[in-house]
Amino acid sequence: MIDPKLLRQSTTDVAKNLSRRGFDFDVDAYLALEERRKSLQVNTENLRNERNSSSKNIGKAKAQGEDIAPLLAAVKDLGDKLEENEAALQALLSELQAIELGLPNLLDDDVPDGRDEDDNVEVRRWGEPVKFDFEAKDHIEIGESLGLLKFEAASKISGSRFVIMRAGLARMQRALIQFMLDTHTSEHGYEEAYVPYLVQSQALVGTGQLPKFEEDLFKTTNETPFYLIPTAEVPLTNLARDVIYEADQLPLRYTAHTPCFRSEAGSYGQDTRGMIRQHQFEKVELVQLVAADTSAQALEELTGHAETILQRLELPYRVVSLCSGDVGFGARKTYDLEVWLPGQERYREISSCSNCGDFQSRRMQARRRNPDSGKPELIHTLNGSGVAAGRALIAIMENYQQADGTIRVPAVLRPYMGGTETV
RNA sequence: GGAGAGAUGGCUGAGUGGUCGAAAGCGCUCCCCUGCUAAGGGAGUAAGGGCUAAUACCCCUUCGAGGGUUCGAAUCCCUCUCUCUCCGCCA
Repeated sequence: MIDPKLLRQSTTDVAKNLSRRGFDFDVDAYLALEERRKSLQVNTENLRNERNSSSKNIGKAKAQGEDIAPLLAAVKDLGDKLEENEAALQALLSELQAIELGLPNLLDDDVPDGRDEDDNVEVRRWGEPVKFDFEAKDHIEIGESLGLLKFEAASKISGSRFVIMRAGLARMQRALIQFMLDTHTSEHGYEEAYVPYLVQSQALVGTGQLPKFEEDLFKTTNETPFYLIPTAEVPLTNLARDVIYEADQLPLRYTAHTPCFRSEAGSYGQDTRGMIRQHQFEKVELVQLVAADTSAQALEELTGHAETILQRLELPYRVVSLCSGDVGFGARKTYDLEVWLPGQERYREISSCSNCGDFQSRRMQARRRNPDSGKPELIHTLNGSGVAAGRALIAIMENYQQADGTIRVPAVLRPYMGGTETV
């Protein structure tokens, strides 16, 4: 959520920033509502004040044994009037809040302008795409010919966008997850967490998936429904909900491995074949909770932590800074890590690292106590994939494929696979 | 699933219709005293929101959540959630 005060006082500046995303904010409609809100709220609070002081007087009079009948008569109409005002105010506030919850985050100044992913700006590259002395296959062909990827079997059970992995490949995914968690906890200062995969709506409102992107989520049919997490960012970031941290408790760094569930509504026809885009995939997530003035630096570090994984796996990748039209709803700046896929001969997203500023913490009331003023202030939240295990597995299959159709095991994963060198 | 108890400020814990945003204690901050330490004295110490140039006044809201009764609710009524104890069941 954007600071309501800023929205009120600098509405056109906010609108201008949002327009960089291609987001059209109806300034006039908002200002009209806001004007009504102001007078109605002031009015209502005055009425409440009147009611409160009258009631106190009645109390005093009664205590002194005076006749309170005339006092009661004087406040007779107040109640109805107040009730009417409160109802109108409530309606107006909900309307405003709905608007505010639907506004994306303000962009950082150094986010490049652009419409869509074609305008993203490459920041740096690491590694050289491998040259094979045979025709490179994609992960589907490799996996199916080895009998390690079972798409049809999965679709019999669960439909499209699911996969079953077998034997060495299933084990390699587990090794990959172990390797990533170990690296982040022992070298990058993250604390490992085990978190719920089912969450309630307020957690998703906190991180920004709700109310706007409900159609992207899986939802249970309980009376108070659960949602399957689309990323561990949701439970990890919500650890800070309603917390006021002492200054010396920050920064906090959390990592978790979880499955992620996405309905992929609206992506029909995209990546329908293979394991790129699934309803369920494994990911190791990184989340940081930091003081406001350190988040820009933290984003660079967090991105580096994800990069370390790809470097150790010796997978060529590039880092792109997402352009204004491609930065996600809750982020003010995002770096994507794109890994080289020989089967597609292009770079594909494998990690997305974002600084959300105070956007999420305002929704969650996640704060720290300012050591100088003693006052609570919103913290900044960051998240990034460190990295998506399913896609990392694809990258390994395609980059480590051999002429005979088998896959070499990256050196750093071998200790996690009992020394196995090939699958 | 059955039976019972509970939810109040950073913590402990009073408070069954009015002057209670809330006693007291602890903790914390500042000041005083004491040549260190210990002890003692005094003051302060919730969050959100509105108004505002303001982190100044003033006002509103908040005693697990949501409804209700009332001029007035931490206190009375209803619903829900969570925690604890015992029994059953289970990983």
